[in-house]
Amino acid sequence: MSNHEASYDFIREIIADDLKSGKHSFIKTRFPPEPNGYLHIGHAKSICLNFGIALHFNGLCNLRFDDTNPSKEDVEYVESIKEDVRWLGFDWDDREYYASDYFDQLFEFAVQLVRKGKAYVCSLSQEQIREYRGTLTEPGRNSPYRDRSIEENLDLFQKMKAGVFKDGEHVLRAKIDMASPNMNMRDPTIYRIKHVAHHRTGDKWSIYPMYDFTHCLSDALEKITHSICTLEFENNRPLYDWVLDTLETDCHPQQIEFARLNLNYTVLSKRRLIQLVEGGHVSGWDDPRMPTLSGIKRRGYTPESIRNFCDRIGVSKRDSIVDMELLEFSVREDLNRHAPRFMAVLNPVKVVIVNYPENLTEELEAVNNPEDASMGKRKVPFSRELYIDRDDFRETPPKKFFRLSPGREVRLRYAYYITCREVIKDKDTGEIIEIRCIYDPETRGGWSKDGRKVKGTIHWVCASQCLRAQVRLYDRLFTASNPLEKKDGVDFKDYLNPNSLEVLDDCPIEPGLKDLSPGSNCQFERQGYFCVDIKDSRPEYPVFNRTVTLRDTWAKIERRGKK
RNA sequence: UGGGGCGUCGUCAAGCGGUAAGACACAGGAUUUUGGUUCCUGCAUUCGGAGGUUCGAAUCCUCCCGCCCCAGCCA
Repeated sequence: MSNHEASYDFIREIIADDLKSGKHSFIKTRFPPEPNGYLHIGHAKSICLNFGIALHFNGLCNLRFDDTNPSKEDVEYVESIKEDVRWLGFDWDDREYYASDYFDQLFEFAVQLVRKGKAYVCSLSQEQIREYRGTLTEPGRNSPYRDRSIEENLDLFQKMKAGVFKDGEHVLRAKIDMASPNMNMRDPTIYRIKHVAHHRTGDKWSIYPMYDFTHCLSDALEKITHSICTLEFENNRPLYDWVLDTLETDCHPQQIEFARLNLNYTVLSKRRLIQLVEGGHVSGWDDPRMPTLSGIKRRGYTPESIRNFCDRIGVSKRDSIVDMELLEFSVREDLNRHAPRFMAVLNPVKVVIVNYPENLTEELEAVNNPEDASMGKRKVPFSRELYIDRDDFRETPPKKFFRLSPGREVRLRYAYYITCREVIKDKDTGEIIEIRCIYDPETRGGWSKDGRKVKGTIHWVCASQCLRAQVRLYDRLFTASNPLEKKDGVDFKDYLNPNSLEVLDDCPIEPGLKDLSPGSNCQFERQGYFCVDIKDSRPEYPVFNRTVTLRDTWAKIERRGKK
């Protein structure tokens, strides 16, 4: 973008215009989650957008809980939401609001609507209301209660509030147009009776306002300038405007819709995520395979990488499915710069250096992060018996394989050149149980004075000095790129990847790893980025979660060879 | 068959009548004590389709096609 300015997304463009034209001099947005589930990466897009816009234009973004349906909501969710937004790196200061804080004002607004003759108490049953509503192609019919007097409506509505009626006996409806081609305008319900305790207001209310009535007024009360929401609310915008226009509020925010995030190989809807949790397909909302922010965090993703990802995907009105690899690229990019490197062997096979002294242990120097010299160096113990990864040895090496094999010399990272001399196998199973090598004492540190080159460098861990750890290898949760693709009676859960988690126990790891605290990221050299599990890791037996593998060109070459 | 939206590279996405940005992915190559990183190079003669307007169209007009959303006392 050398010649042109970085282009705004269409929302920032609208806002910049509003600022330029003088329509607004101060920008205010809000992030309005309903506390009925955990936040996921899709919400991160909205959070980054709303808070990002406020930051960008020097405005403010409120956090507002849209808690108008007590039967679905819970404080557990509000706590997790606050934690996740903070984790992502955004701050709402003291601007933590709840739609439920506005219940009194909302009630008054509803009374005003009734007084204006723009709302009425309807006593049709739920089924009748549905019948009267008509269909997409046929207009609805007016409710027989549509023309109740203002006095009667007022009286009935007060009684609804007072709790004299049972759930479902009456509702308050906006009086708009039963023939509107927009279903949302066919006298939408704005208040319903619910004898349910609310997580904040307790049993004060027996009626609760509906979303369409609550959201626009909450926005107006908070003096929001731009109310950004997802595409499916586009049909609700006329109603949003109708309520504010009819009530003649002194603030009329502009609702702008953008396309929600979809990611391949996963699902992003609370409804479906809750099925995975309740069905026991994952260990909980924060299972590292979940696209929830708590899951992603536990997986080892950094807030920085999520924010970068959200910048990269852009904002538009097109329904789209973003490639998971873009998310993975974003973490790799961040972790490559920041994660300290260590050596760990996931699938160990023993290597004995036959010409190395029996009882010697050396301390070899290793670089903590080749991308950042300020991260320093560390000592790694080395002795006669080591572990290397089984994948790094082939008895009969395929073409282009330049790791260890009989007669071949490779470099042990930061240590010595070794040459394989003998392979010991289990008599019965034929499994390789030990690889015998000789080392060249002149190559200490991994250099040879004679300039001799080795093709491969492999990682290793000292057998006598290593720690043991559990390593959890995570893979995509679904086998289908779009688990929601419509197919004859196939449920998205049918595409769950049975191999999305592989648990490896007693993996030999470099002793320096014991100092990492829960939640810390690191790289296991040549393998991937890992983090210490926040819940299950113990000093005596650490647990590492694989965040993402390193790019693996060898695997690609090998795969190609097989095809 | 009502209404509201949306169709630009494999995936996102710029483009706002002057001759198709960028990112990821992919493919080559260089450098490398991570087959990592980094660095080069390549990757839409064409913008859902067909017409039209114009000196000039992805951008304007017309028609057509495809996809998404709406019939909760959910949000």
